[in-house]
Amino acid sequence: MTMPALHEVPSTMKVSAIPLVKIESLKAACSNCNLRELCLPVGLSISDLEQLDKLVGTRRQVLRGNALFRSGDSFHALYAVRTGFFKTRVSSEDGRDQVTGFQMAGELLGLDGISTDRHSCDAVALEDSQVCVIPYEQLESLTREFSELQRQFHKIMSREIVRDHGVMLLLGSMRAEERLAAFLLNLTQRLQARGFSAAALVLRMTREEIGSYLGLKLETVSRTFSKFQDDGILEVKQRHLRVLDLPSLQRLVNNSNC
Amino acid sequence: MTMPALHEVPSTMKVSAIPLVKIESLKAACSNCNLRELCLPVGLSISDLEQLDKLVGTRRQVLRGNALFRSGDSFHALYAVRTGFFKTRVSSEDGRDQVTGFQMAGELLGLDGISTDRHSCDAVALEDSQVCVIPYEQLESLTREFSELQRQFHKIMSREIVRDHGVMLLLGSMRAEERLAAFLLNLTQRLQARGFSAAALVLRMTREEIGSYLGLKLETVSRTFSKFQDDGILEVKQRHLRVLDLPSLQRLVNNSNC
DNA sequence: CTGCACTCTTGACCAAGATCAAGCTTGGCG
DNA sequence: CGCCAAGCTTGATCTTGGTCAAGAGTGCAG
Repeated sequence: MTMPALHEVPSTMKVSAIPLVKIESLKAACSNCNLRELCLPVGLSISDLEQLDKLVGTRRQVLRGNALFRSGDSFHALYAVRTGFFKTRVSSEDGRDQVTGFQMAGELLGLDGISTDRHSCDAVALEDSQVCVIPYEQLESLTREFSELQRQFHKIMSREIVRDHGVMLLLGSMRAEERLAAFLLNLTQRLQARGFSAAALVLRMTREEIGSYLGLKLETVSRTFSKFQDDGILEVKQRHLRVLDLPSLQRLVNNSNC
Repeated sequence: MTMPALHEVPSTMKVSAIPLVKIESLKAACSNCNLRELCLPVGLSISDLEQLDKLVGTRRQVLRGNALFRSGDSFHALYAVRTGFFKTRVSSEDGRDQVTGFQMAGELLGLDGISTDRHSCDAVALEDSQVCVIPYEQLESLTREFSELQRQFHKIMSREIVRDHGVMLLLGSMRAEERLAAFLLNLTQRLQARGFSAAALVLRMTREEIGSYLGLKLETVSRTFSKFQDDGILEVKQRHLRVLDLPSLQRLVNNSNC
């Protein structure tokens, strides 16, 4: 039996095959990209898009387990996920670390580096991935010329701040079941926005990574998945999930004190 | 006995007295402001500063307990705290809320509003405060003209993202004592950057607000303060704190597993 | 000054989730 | 094909911080 992979591309979004060699030399083209409604180009006119094409120079491939950048690396560019899946992670001096987010196609990585010209987190590919490289100096000049691009860029940064506040709410005031439910709802919504089924998904991350993101231990994540399965809310087969009772998940998140 | 208030202005930063009536009509002037090394103007040349003066039009007073803006309000401007102290807070549907930050002089409020043109959190004054109003449309045009201002603005947004990641690390992986120690260290550092003593401070927020920010209940915050006092790390008299053993606080945060 | 509301402290008890431990599943590789 | 490592599940027990409750300190309003 084959379940649909999390990032199997639906037919409406199929991209032409890309030769894996010499990918650095491949020019990206936002104006042709099927992610342009999700990514940096949102709301841009055709002519603005052509300007963006000049900026987004190359693609870069990152194999599963490798880092796109690491905390301390000097900052030169932002990265738009083209295919694949990433996690970002911050670490404290004493070695504990915290997953701060999971990024999928169309999402931007590297905004943390702007503040000090050095990255302050690691971005690690959870599957073989490709990103579009957006040189930051050039993006800054282009946003000075094109106000729509400027507007969109600012919105993306602000959205990241709002997202982070939502995670703080989750970490600061939700119980384990609520956290996992919120996490699953968020994942399915983002997958749906990319044309995937909201009901069947394949997790790209381990229980430990989910736990780190949610401020829980991996055993608690595992137990909570089992409980959701017992309650008929989910079907769980390792990383293959099927959402059987979406309303229950939503109730867990919204109406949690009952 | 009078302890120094948290925001008593040290002599090197003293501002001229401001009439409290008709404050809306008072022109702010970044080029004269004693906060210019902490606020939006960081790194700007004299001529850029004069441009910024034209932008930052008015000040606004917010009395203790009142909101500068609320979640759902339409977004028009950013606000730079000139005097006073704020908290920001997000709420979930079911009424739980989470304090996402405390802002003091020189810090920017309202970045959350850029993403959807509506604010997504409340900003509430914890003491009588004044803010400089920075109309956002005008800021966007000005940053298109002045690359140094643009750079600084982007750094501020990015710094907020990095700060939020730090809070996630705290909420996701630290124990109560570590959280409170990290909170206190952060506060004292920011006060120090503003010319105040790092040793003696007056909290502007309740135990409940600290608890909400740190993902703890107010009783736990209170108990942990008491423990720090018993251990000789702090002197606690209601909201008046004196840090007696800074290295211990730092050890609690960095070397927490021991 | 007095009383009330708000905030803070402290104690006793409880429960959610962490920890420790054992065993199972899956997939890659010799 | 069988082995091993990584990841996952589940059980037993423990700990941290939450909950509930009582009372003390502080400051403002009448």
